[in-house]
Amino acid sequence: MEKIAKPGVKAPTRDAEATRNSILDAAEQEFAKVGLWGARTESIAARTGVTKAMIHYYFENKENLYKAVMERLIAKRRADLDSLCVDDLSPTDAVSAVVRNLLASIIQNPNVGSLMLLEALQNEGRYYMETSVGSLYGPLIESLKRGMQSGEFAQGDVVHVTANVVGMCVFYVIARDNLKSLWPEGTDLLSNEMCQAHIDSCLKMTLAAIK
Amino acid sequence: MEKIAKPGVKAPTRDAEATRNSILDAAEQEFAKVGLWGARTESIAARTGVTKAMIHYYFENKENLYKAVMERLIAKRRADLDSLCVDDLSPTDAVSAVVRNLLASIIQNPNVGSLMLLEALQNEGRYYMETSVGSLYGPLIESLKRGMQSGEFAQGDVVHVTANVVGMCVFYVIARDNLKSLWPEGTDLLSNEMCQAHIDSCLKMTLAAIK
DNA sequence: GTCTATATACAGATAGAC
DNA sequence: GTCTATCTGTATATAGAC
Repeated sequence: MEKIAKPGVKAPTRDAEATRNSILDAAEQEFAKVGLWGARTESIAARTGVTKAMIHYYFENKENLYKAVMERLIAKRRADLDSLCVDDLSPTDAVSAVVRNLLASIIQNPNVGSLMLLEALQNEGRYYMETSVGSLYGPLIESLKRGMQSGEFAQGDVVHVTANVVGMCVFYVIARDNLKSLWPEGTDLLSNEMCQAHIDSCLKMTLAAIK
Repeated sequence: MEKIAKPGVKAPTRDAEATRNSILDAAEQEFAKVGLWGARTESIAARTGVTKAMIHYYFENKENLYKAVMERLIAKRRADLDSLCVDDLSPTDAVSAVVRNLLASIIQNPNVGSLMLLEALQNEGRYYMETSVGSLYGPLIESLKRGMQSGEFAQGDVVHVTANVVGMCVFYVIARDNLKSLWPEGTDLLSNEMCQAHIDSCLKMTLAAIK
């Protein structure tokens, strides 16, 4: 006879991979909000439905959990970028593609931006560097370089331009709770319409700024 | 006979205003790094040289201290902006002036950017709104509007453009610890030369993007 | 006004039952 | 694999001496 859980109480799943992932998901949320040091394992556990003992069982301690979250995020982002094959595109198309891709990724999961920014603010990029940042900016840098060399883009400091383009794309999403008062009360800055407007604005401004 | 402090031990200053300000300064540093919830009063006290009991004496609790820090910062920023009198300038000059002013302010004290961003991430802008954000973006918004109406600037969504310009200026400073790997090892992103390059890049890109 | 000492609460981490 | 109970350290905040 099958073992039945008490009424109202969720039966333990006993699925290692599922539990591990749900902890990672919950931790991503928590870390994206308050960073490594502000995060509470208790609060992460509460989001998952398992107890905090499980966090130590799977990740040993909070710091390791944080590393795992960062690694998962960065790996996904890099795979995303690789799939673009920007080298096969004209400089203008390549820049557009990278900007679109960055925006899509950060809008679909705003935690990406928050986590990386908190990492810079709180840990001086310690955990970010370990997995080599450069590659996340590489495609944009290379595309801008090509465009400047071919004369398609105006001359300028490639790396500063790169940082500024990323900042333009990212800021709206991560600072949205401060910015929201600039729009009529109740506007959802992450709604489809608002995001589309942001994407349009970023693309237009980026291309105008580099041409 | 004058009372002498024990050798090696600093004599208590007993200057209320000075103590209060030094607590605010230290708190600004700490909050800018880890935000309201990550901050430790002990750590704030350690930076000041007074004990944490003083924090409660002057501000009652950590939350009030945080509010005081935010208010001081925003008041300063607003005064800064008011002194520009952007309405007396042409749209182009006005935008340049605001951008220069924003950059100067955030470079001189990077805590401004960090604090406001952490506020958005961690508190949904709760403590920021209280002191009415809109006025900090007002001058830039109005200048852009004027420029678009006069035909000096291209048409576009004024508020999105505003947010994007601010993001472009701010991101470099607050995310510098992540970005630093894009430059040769050891480069100080807040050095005079690097800041000047950032300012140049922002001004050039902003004006190109809105024209 | 500033300190030391302490009350009280809560966090991260472990032990051991199931 | 998951839970409950608990140990240990540390945080905010208070009390009271100076």
